[in-house]
Amino acid sequence: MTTNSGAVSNRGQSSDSVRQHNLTTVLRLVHLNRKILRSQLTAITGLNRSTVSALISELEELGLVVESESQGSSGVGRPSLMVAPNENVVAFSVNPEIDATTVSVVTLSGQVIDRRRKLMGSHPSPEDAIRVSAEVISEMRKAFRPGTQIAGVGVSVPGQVRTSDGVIRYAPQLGWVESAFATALSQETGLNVFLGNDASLGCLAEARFGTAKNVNDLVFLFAGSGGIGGGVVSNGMTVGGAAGYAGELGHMKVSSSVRLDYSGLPGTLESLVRREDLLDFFKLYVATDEELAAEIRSSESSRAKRLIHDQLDSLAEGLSNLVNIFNPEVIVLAGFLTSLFEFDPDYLLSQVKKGSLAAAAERVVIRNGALGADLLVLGAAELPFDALISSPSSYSLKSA
Amino acid sequence: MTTNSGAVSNRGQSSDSVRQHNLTTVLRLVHLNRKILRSQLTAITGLNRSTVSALISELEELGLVVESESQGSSGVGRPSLMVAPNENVVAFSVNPEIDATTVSVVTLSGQVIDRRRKLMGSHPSPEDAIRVSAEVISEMRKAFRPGTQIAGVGVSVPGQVRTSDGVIRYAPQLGWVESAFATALSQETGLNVFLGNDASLGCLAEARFGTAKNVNDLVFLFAGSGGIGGGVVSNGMTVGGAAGYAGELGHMKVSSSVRLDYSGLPGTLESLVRREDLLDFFKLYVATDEELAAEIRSSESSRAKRLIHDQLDSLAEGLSNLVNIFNPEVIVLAGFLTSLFEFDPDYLLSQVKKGSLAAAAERVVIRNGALGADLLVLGAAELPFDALISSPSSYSLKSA
DNA sequence: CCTATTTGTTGTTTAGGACAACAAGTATCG
DNA sequence: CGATACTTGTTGTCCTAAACAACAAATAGG
Repeated sequence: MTTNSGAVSNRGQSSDSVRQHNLTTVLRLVHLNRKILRSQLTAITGLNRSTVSALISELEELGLVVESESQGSSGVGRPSLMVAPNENVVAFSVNPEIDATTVSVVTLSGQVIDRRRKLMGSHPSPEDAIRVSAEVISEMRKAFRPGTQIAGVGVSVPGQVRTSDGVIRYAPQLGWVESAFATALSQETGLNVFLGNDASLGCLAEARFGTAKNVNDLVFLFAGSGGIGGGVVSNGMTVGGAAGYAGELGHMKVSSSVRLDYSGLPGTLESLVRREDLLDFFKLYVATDEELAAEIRSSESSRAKRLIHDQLDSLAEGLSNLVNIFNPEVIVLAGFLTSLFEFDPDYLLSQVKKGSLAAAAERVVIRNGALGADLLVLGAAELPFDALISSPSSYSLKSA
Repeated sequence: MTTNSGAVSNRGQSSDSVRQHNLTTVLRLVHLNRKILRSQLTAITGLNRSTVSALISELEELGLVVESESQGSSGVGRPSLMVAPNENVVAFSVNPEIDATTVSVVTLSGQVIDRRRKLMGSHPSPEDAIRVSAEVISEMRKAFRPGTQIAGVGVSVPGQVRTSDGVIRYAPQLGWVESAFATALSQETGLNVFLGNDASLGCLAEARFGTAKNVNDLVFLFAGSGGIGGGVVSNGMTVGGAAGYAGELGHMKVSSSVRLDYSGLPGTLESLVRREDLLDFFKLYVATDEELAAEIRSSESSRAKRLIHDQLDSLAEGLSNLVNIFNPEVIVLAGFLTSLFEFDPDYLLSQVKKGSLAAAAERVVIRNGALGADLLVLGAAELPFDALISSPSSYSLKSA
């Protein structure tokens, strides 16, 4: 008595694709859990002990995972072996910002083992960012210990990205228009390069490693200095849209206000919930999210409270819409939205429920993101890791 | 250089599940195409000729498909056999409305072979609708030819349905609250009963058989006398949400207007794009969609044009939001929205593009639905058919 | 009528997961 | 402390189902 459309692909499955699928499944579980017992793998996958054993052997030969004896007894019976990602498998994460570009090295086990931030003149061109990224990557590769295998490069872009070919269509804050970023950076580095929208990648990261782990239906809202972006996971899958531009939740019109957002659209969530407005009010001209959060937390004046509640009201209107549209299990907030939420969590939730259908809002929970500064770093690295994980035996890793 | 998250399940695949998957794949293709050549099945699935042959034999033994010699030559070589759904496999489709309940019989090949509409006193209770449906179903079963196999009952509900257990949470126009409809109707009929929101089922039908066939990213908007509902297909999968309430696109707030929709929410798409407003203007107090469409089509007065364009503006605001959120390939309109769209298609499209991000709106197309009166009938029947198709060898069909 | 082409059929091969039996290592209890 | 129960890893065998190859059937074209 349950309904569930099963669209999916029209391909049939040969025994070969079964093997690939099972390798992928095991490797994904190892990656998502950072480390996991073999006995858990058999339990979760439903595969036979001997099959799991064979799959892990193959992944070990490919240099993707390592096994070790688990320390600490876990009960009766022979202790199970611990399986973990091979620490030698890494990806680069590139995060271009308005005044700097940060390059990080992330292991398949989710550790950020190196990070370098290069300040750049204001308004760098895509070419500048590509050149600097390639240089930093080249330096970092020299420091790798021998045997290191590189899955590729993931780039988080504060703007609209055509995911099929890694072209940046428009990144308003950076002033970048129509740049074949992935192709160019791939040429410079000789690595596979993948691009994603920053908020979408943040959503991915929170869904896999953060506060929304194991959540199948999730709305993510991320606000930085450049406006509000978002991401959605529905039925366990990222909502990407026809070309990868989906998830522009900040540009949702919720009011008749004529105030424009950073993309020139009036009355949108982004035009009403603004970091700048709060900075202006508190007379903070350059401030980190932490400084702003401290101001908000300690606000006492009724004018401050009114401003914050106004912003919460606008945020609630947007979230109500998203609840009606997606019926999510969890809403995750990141960026300065976290401090708005913390100021009065009950108020935000009650306003969201007031603006949405009772059934859709019934079980929804609002939470702050858990990944902080690593959000985009981990999210971007997932792109090359996804490519690796989806074809473990044929993906070509590059050596340092 | 492409990004695509592959979330999916953690289950491994045994050889048994491969067989099930392949049976499902073939049966789904036969169902979706109504009839299809064996050679096409091998081409689409990528499976070997002999494998497809074996799969079809099994489906034929299960009584789900039939083979016939294809008439009309299709070129050089031995002609391929035509595979079609067995006409003896049917589902019931139940469509409760405010003043009547319609029960239809749909074959696995998508033919509506019987339909009976029972008028009911105004404001029937769920119990009334269940009783009447069960009676009609019982009558219809008597008329079935011997050998008919019933997959189950699909019910389209103009309201919010918890899909996991088929409970109607709230159906505003009908005044139904918290009714265990599926369980009750299942008890009365002895059949498997599945419930879905009407607009979501309409979306499903248009995506499978209508104007959005083979479209992977699709937004559907459906407006009847009871307001505006919607459905979304993303990446080929229906967006259902945590409990099945997703797709309430009509309750999206797009303006600061205080006008309330049928669920009491202000400034929503449903509150601004209203069939009633048009009926009032044209002094049509009871009218079919066709009559209303004729009035709109022949509108000449500037007052009429202004009203229609106002509605188009509001509709465009909602669609712009949906374009930003979903980046769909196609937007499908149904109900009286079709006549609004036809009045000035270019205007609607240009307004939608104006209110959304250029990249996201770039390739979007707006179309009217193609299924007309069969929309909900076909959509509801897909629910039991989906259950059958997803486990062809173990699903228990009921005989007439 | 002959050839090329495509498709259905049948028998064989093969990949890979399940299963069963055994070994290894841990906890519990007397 | 030893016997027992229990869980897990390992190894060899079995079995399912898809691929493959060879052949037959049916068509179009010359």
